[in-house]
This record gives sequence, C-alpha cells and structure tokens, in this order.
Amino acid sequence: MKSIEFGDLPKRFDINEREAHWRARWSELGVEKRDQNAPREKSFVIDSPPPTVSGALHIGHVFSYTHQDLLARYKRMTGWNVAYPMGWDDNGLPTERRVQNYFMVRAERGVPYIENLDVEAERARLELKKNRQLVISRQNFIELCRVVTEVDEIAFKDMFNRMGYSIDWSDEYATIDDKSRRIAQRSFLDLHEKGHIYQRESPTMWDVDFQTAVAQAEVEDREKGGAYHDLEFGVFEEDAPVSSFVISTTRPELLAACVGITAHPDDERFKGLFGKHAVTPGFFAKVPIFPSTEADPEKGTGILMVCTFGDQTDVAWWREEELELRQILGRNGRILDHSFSGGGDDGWASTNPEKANENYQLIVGKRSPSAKALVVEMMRNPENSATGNGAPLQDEPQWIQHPVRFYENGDSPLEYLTTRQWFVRMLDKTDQMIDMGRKINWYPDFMRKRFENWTENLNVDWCISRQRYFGVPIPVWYPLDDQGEPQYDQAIIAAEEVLPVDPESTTPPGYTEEQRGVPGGFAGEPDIFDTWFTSSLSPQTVARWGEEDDQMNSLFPFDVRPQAHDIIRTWAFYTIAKAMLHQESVPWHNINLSGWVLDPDRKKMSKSKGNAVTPVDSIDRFGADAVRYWSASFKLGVDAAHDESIFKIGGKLVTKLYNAGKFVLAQTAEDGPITNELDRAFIAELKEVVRAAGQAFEKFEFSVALQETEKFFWGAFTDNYIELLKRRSRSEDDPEGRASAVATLRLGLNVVLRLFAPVVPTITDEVWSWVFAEETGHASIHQTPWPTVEELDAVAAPELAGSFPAACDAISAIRKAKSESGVSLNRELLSLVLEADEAGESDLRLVLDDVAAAGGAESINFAPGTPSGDWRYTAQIEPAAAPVKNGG
RNA sequence: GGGCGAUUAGCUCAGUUGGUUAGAGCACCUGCCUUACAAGCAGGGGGUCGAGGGUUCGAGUCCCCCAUCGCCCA
Repeated sequence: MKSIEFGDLPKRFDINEREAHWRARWSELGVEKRDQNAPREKSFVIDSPPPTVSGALHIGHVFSYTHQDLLARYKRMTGWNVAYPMGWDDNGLPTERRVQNYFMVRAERGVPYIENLDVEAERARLELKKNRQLVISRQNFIELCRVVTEVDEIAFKDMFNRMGYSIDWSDEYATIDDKSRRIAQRSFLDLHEKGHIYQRESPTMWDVDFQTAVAQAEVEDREKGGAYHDLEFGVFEEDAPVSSFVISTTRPELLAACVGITAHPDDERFKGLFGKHAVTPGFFAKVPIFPSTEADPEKGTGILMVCTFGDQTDVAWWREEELELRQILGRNGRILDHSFSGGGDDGWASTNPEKANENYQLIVGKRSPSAKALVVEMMRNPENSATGNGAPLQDEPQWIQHPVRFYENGDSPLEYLTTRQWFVRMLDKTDQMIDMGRKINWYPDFMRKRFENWTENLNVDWCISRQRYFGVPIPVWYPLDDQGEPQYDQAIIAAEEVLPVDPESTTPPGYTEEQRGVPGGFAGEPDIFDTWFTSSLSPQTVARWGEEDDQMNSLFPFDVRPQAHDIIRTWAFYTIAKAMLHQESVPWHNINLSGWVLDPDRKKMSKSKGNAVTPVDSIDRFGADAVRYWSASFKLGVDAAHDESIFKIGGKLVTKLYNAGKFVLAQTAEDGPITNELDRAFIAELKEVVRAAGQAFEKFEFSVALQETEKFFWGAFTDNYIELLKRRSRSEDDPEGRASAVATLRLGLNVVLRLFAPVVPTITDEVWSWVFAEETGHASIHQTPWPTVEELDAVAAPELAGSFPAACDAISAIRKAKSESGVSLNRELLSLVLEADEAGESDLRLVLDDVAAAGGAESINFAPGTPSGDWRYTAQIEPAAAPVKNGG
C-alpha cells in the first residue's frame, strides 16, 4: 500500500504556487481537450458566452463562468466528450468607444488611410491639443480596434486560466475573425434567400452621439427629469379659427415637427374636433386632428401632438394616418435647416411662413436641450399664438420625473430618425419563437417567462444594420444610377464563395474598382451588422456551419447555454431566432441563467457604476478554488452579494481537504477488505451522498451537490468518522480491523475528493496526486470517473442501518460531558456510562469498541434513560487525572 | 399599468412531492494547545419563517389578499 510520509508535506498549502503548477499540468495532460471525431450522442456541448473584450473582467463574470466550468468538469467525469469552447466578442460599440478614448481618435469616411499609423506622432505633427480627437480613416480605426482587443484577449485568457476553467482553446474564436465574419455573412445570405430580411427607409431608433441605429433590445429606460409644457393650438375650419385647445408636451422642441393632433375617440372634450385642422403655435402649420384609441385621456390634457418623431406611437400614427414627414433632427442630433412657405414645393406649409421661418432659424443647428429652451421662450411670446389669445404657453412648465429611452451604451436620449436600414422580420414569428422557447429547458424555469414576455411585447423587427466601423460588413453592393444615386432595390448580394467580404474594398461581379462611387457604377454598403447578429451565431460558429470542416452534425444542437439573465432578450433571443430561421431547430436543449453579483448595497456590479470588483485580488488572497467555491454556493438565477466571508469559507475547505488528505494517506495497514460494522455503515452514508450529489449535478443544482458533499465531508467524515477510527487505524493487535479502517478512510477520501473535484479542482488534484493517481492509473482527478453508487456496492451493507448515526450521537454525548466538565476532549475516562433507551443501546451494540476508544474509555456501560429532542444519549463520565505535562 | 422573483437567526443563505421540536456557515458566548488541521475541535445562546385570511388531521412549503424590496416590460 502506497502511503505518504507526513513530514514530506509542508504544514501549509501554498495555494498560488500549486494552482500555477496544476494549470500547467492539466494543459500537459489535455484534460480539457475534446475528441473532434466523437459522434453527437457521446458529446456534451456547451455554448459558452464570448465576453465583450473591452476593459477588464470583474467578479460578476467569474461568478457565472465558474458555473459553466463546474458543469464541464462534472460532465467529463461522467464520461461525456465535453466541448467547451471560448470566443471573444470584440465587435461593437464598447470596443469603439474604448479605442476612441484610449487613442483619442475618431473615424470618418473619406479620410485617407495612413499606413503604419503612429497615433502619437500624427497628433504631434498636427499639433493637436490633448482633448482634441485625431480624425482617421475607417481602416486605421479598425486596426486600432484590433490592437486593443488583442491585448484584452490575452488578459482575459490569463484570468480564465487562473480560475482553472477547463476551456478547450482549440475551439477559440473571435467575432471579428475570418471564420466568424464568413459565418455571419453566410447567415445574412441564408436569411435573405429565405425571405426573412428586408431593407427599408423608415423611422428607427437612433443614438445621436454614436450616430447609429439601435435595436429594441438595446434600449433601456432611464428615469429623468422633464417638464410638461402646456401649449395652446388653434382649431380651424376651412381657413377660419373656430376654437382652441391646449396640449401638454414634454418635448416642445419638436413643435416644428408636429404633423397631427389626436385624442381618444370617446373623449367628449374633443369629439367635435375630429376632421378639423389645428394650427401649431410658432410655426403655424395646419395639421389634421384625428381620433385614436391609443391616446390616453388621463395623460396630460388628453389631447396631444404627433411629431416626426417623438416616440414609437408617433411612428405608428404617422404610418396609419399617412401624415406628412417633417424630420427636423439630423443624424448628429442637431436641428436641420428647413424653410416654411405659404404653399407649393419650396418649403413646409405654414399659414404664416415669415414668422415660422424667423422662429425656426433660431433653433437650426441646436441640439435638443437648447432647442427646447428656445422654443419655450418662443411660446411666451403672444406673437407666436395661433389663436390670438396671448402667449401659447399656458402656465409655467410642471417638472416631472419620467422614463426616457436611451441606447444602453449611450448618453443622450434616443431619437427616431428616418434612415435606410436592414431588418430581420421577427414580428410575424413571435408565436414560433415562443414555441421554440418551450422546447428548451430553462434553469430556473421562471426565466422562460422573461423570454416569452419580451417576445410577446416586440414591436419592431430586428434592425441589424449599424452605421459604425468595427464589425462585420453587410455583404452587399448597390448599382448607381446616372445621377450617382444608389439603386437600393437592386442590391447585389455577395456570392457565398467570396465570403468574408468587405464591400467597401472589393468589387461586385461585373464591375471594376474604378466604377466605385461614379454614376453608372456601384457603391459598397457602408454599414456593419449589429454585434448580436454575429454573436447570436455562437453555436453555428463553434460548429463551423457551412465551412469545409463543418461539424454541425456532431455538435448541433448544443446541450446547454450558460449565460446571465440580463441578456435573455438579446443573446438568448437572437440565438434562438437564428437557429430557428437557419436550422429549424432549437440551438440548445437547456439554458442556464446565472444571477448577478451585487455590491454590498445590493446594486448590480458593473464597470459603468464604478462598483465592480476585480477578481485578481480575491484570487491572490484566497485562491481560485475558494473563489470557485463562492460561486458554486449559489443556485442558478439567484443574485449573489459580493461577500468575502464566503471566500474565506472556501479557503477553509481547501485547508481542511489538505489536512484530512494528509492524515488519511499517512495511515498504513495491510491490504484487506472492509468488514467492520462502523466502516460499512460509514460507506452506506457515503452512498447516499454520492446519489444526492449526482442527482443535483444532473439538474444543474451545483450548490446542492456542494452542500451535501461538504456536510458529509466536514461533519460525518472528519469530525466523526476519523475521530472514531483514530485508535483502530493504528492498532497493533487488530490487523483485520485496522485494514478495514484504513481501506475505508481511503475509499471515503477517494470518493469525496472526486465529488469536490469540479468545485475545487486544484486541492482535490493535489491530494489525488499523492497516492490515488498511481493507484488508479488516472494521472489527474479530472480524468477519473464520477463516483457512482454501484462502485460502492462492493462494500457490504451494515448489519444495522443506524450504526453510524448512533456512533456519532454517542461520541457527541461524551464530548458534551467533557466540554461541560471543562476537561479536554482527549482526556482518558475511568468510567463511562451512557444513558439510553433500548433502541439507542441496540443501535450501538456493533460499534461499541470504536465509540469507547474515541471517548477515551476502556468500555461502555449503559443506564436506562429517555432521549431528549436534541440528545439521544447522555454521558456520565469520570475523567482520569490530567496527564502530567513534560517541561521539554 | 402588466409580468417575474425575493422576504426564514444579528449577517449571508439552504429548506425536495405539505409530515416529529425549522437548518448551515459567519458573527457572538464558554471550554479545549487533541499525534491531520487553533485557518482547528467541542459545547451554548439566538427565529411567532414579511402581515392577514383560507385549504388540511397537519403549512416555511399549497390558495387568496396586502406590504416592502429587486428585476423585466409598457
């Protein structure tokens, strides 16, 4: 029997040094490698989230990534060929913004490309001040994005390795690499061919700072201060003023864009107005008054102005009522120059064009906030009244707090601008999407509701085009007519063979580069895809959909998608949509939603709030195993407070495993079978734990598996079983009992280590390596089979089911007596009497020797007694005299 | 306004299909240097399970309603 020499192992476990050692060892052994040729039914495939590579990982990332690694390690041990890939989401605005701030640059079209651009040198050459952005070409900008993301990827990879994630790096991808770009563009081609894609010029949510369209999923409401402004409008019949009404608006700056007036059809106050015309104050535009059930009689004054465009309902009214388009906001968020006229085509109609133009010129070029202030001032002037009743502004503005829509990464309220965009048709497929969602198991299940809720409430198709630089180009060109205008309805879609393609630097078939941008020639589509358009293809990307080495058959649909619950409406939704539209399938069978990490004030941890905690410090202080323990302690879907005390507990578990391992493996005996009643009873308890832990892992209930294992290890194993065995495992005159004891200690440790292995991979492999690696032929614990009830069936069942708990209860009673007498627990006893009822005495009869030995007594006598709720036995002890301490 | 979740010991959380006297860790108090571990061990105090109502022989658990907090959506 191989055992260890106590003195050979250091008293303390050097976490950081050993973790580094095991990281290298695992990669040497290929623990994380999958068999690329394994059939689908042997594989367990994880659709791991590609983190956005901008900035640093925080403890929240580590929290949820640990959940997937627990699963990967468990599934490998249960015999699955685990595919655990990793990608980097480097597309998108966060990266662009980072590059802009880091290098102080901005991309613009039409700026010449500079080879080997040295930003600092260029800035110096142009004598730019510190806070001035250097304007560079799109190509140079993209190159800088790549520089930044590559640096971040290395840091991220390093962090993942430190955490011990068993990622198979041979499946690494980046959303900007050739394969991802090809697959994203292939997706576009396929959706286009199937008729799910269209482009059109339409009002779309627009971020005026980033100057791009955004999708519904990227919008968030923020509570902001605003004010209601009550403005008087005139009512006209033919050309004569007949009456007036007052609207209440929070956006007076859009007054010049007012193209209609509406109120609820049942609203008695306004019933008489429908079909008549209103005239706006200040700009004197004649606009129709129409009824709409969407108008809320309770809100404001009950009658409101429709502008192009204030919000989504304005868009709907504009379409349904076929209202005029008066787009006053430009792409940069500034008021465009327009003119009013008395009629004809030379401007927007106004009954007082002179005054309208004078007023309008005051706000041209202004952004919303200053335009608002200027219009409010205008409305204080009686000259701007549409009715002649005095100043249009009825009262002072009434300040309110109200939700305002923002792009989630943006700083200015969203505007609705009419622009040409590409869309994926989704509104006609919401029922199908909900059905797909029901074919997937959601953990926890209530998260499915979030998905359905979102899907049911969709109100615009998925806008997939972005007017940005760093991303996957939309693979399309347009012929130019004689005027040089693009013929959008004759779009030339790239052929599959040329993917990935950048239409801004390659030519469509039948054209030459000289024809770019000239009348009769062509133009490349300047837009790129929404970053979700690419990342929603993570399963297809990992499985290399449509590539030469296509593995869709051996990997797809995947088994599980782990992710955080805040991106159900984006990543989960779009991934389900893509799989449905391309493969007519679910993308995965299960989805695991991790909670968030909250700061001590229970606020979500995020970089933008400045309350994010970096994991490095915690790993340094407590070790990766301890940080993993913290994460494993929480159920899926439950938000976790960042709580250092749990790292400490994880650290203690690591120490305990180290010490228990040392003790167990230092015991020696002849090889022999497990025959002793206490040993058999202990294994019977262990069986229950193995069953419960396996069951929990199968349901993705990591915390339950951990809790069961921990309770057994700390309580049953170290505090009781080892203590009960200390004498017998070193006994000189009971070789059979000693052999049974040592065999059981080792079996117990062996099984417990494997149960803990997914959670604390380093310490378990460390202890495993001392003896078990050689004994079993498995160099790493992470390559061993997960413990099963069957493997423990080799040990005979105990004669009495209650032997082990009875022994534990008895030793507890003895300890209580010693504790209350103030003597140390190892004090020898001159006599020991246990008060017990008949069942209590009976349950102990086969394990009396071990209990007596652990109590420090020669033998046990019984006296009749009645068990209390907490105590089955009561011990009466007569302690021996305290041993004389040796001075030396 | 609609949907979802949470509310259990001072703190952080478990609590399976309803079933003895509701658990763990941390913190607190007391004792113990015990041949694996003082980063340990033993013992102890501490909860009318958010409020109210209902179903049941029996409710932390199921139903109704209310409150507070959080999230998602309008």
